[in-house]
Parts: sequence; structure tokens; C-alpha cells
Amino acid sequence: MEKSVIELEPAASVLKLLGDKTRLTMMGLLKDGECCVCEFVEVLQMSQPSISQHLRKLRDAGLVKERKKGQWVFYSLNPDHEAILLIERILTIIPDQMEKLNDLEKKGLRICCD
Amino acid sequence: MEKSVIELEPAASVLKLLGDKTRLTMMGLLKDGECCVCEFVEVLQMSQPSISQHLRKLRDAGLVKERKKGQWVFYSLNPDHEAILLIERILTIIPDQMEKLNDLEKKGLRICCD
DNA sequence: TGCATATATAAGCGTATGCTTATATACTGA
DNA sequence: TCAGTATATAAGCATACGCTTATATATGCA
Repeated sequence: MEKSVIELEPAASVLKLLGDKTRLTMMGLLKDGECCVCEFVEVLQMSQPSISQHLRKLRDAGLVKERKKGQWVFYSLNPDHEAILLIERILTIIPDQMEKLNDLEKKGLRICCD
Repeated sequence: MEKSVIELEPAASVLKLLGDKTRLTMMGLLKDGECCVCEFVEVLQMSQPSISQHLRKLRDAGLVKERKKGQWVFYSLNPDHEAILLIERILTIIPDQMEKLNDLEKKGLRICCD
């Protein structure tokens, strides 16, 4: 069940994770649905290891879930996280990242993953 | 005027600042009104320089304002911050810090500042 | 003027963070 | 079975962070 109040320490941990431009963008992308690693790499224009390391932090903290399909790994928001309410509130207040995914699609780069 | 969407970079900066237990507690205290430095020191049980340095970060980022009165400096939330909506949303979701101030009052430690 | 109190700043230090490059692992298809 | 693609992990490094101790600044009061 969602809690409407989150204890200070876990709240600070979540905020710390989201207090990084790269990870915040990632979470913003995931708000609109799951993404695979290669999409993050394309959208964020960062090295694959760097992306992977950020994803690991998010996954270790339980903010995202992974789903493996073939050689790809898709990430999505974890709706069961204790601070999901806090996370959602934050994600609704930042600019929509969908546009970046659409740009990818135009370049034909998004079809790779399925 | 308050914006209902905050750009990603400034949002990340604010989240980073709030992603520290000490600063998040401080902001939680300020939600209920202004506090002077010595109160933070008492409530948080931290050294005065450490408190002062955290306050400086919050002030440099415009999250809090200061008001000098005599030898004391009172801090309060800055309602004009561009991300005030984000800040308020976060502060409403963490536990009320008022209790800690009340505890101080019981110990007679809060009367010092006026 | 001089001393006490409140706050800020500076310097130093151990640790955390985020990137890079190199390499390991996992899956797919020929 | 082997080569290619996707992802993860490891090691190294520069920088950021948060604390400590020491000191500076500012205000109030005798």
C-alpha cells in the first residue's frame, strides 16, 4: 500500500538518487513506459558503462525494475517502491521527456529493441 | 509566478540539495516557520560550522532566506524560488519536524533567540 | 573598551561520486 | 561452435562532499 508520508532517511536517499541530471532524465523517460539500455545510451548521449552504472544505482535502490528479453534489458519504474508517491510527484513536475524518445524514433533508432 | 513545470537541470540541483538527511530535516523544520542557527544546532545535534555550511548551500541556491536580528540569524523558506512547487511537494510528504522543535521548547532551549 | 555570544569562513581530511577504458558475461543467429 | 551485439562489471582517476578544528567577523552588553 502506498504511504502518504515517507520517512526522512529513505526520502533523502531517493532525492539523492534523483538529484543527478542523468538519473532524473532516465526516470523522466521511464514515466512514459519502459526503455532498454541502448535507448538511454542514444537519448542521453553517454557511454554505455556510464548508463549501466546509473541504472544499477536505480535498481539497487528499487526505483526501477528490469525485464530481460532476448539480448535486451528493459527497465521500468517500480510501482511498489515505498516512496513511489514522492517519485511520481517529482516526475510530474519536470518536463516531459517523451520528445526525446520521439526524436529517436524519427532517426529510426528505436526499432532496434524487440 | 509559480511554474508548474521545472526544467530538468534546476530540478536536479534542488533534489541534490534535498538529498541529504541534514538539509532535508532543516527544510522540514523551516516548513513550520523560521529557525535560527542555534536551533538547528540543538535539534540536529551537529556542530555549528557543519550547520552553517549546510545553510550556506541552501542559501546560495536560493532555497532559504536569512533575516538578521541582533546577534541571531533566522532562516526561512524562500517562497520566490523557481522550484518552490517542487520543494513544497517534497516537504509535505516527509514527517512533520515540528515535534523536534517542541522537544526543544520543553528543554527550555528555544527561548534563547529573541 | 573589552568580553561573551552567535554565526561564518577557511583549511584539511577521508570518503563518495561519476566518468573513462578495459574486460567479462549473456544471448542470438549463422 | 563461433562471431556479433547488448549489457554488466572492474579498476583507475579527478572532483565533489561533509565533517572536523581553528579562526574570523559581528553584535550586545557591562
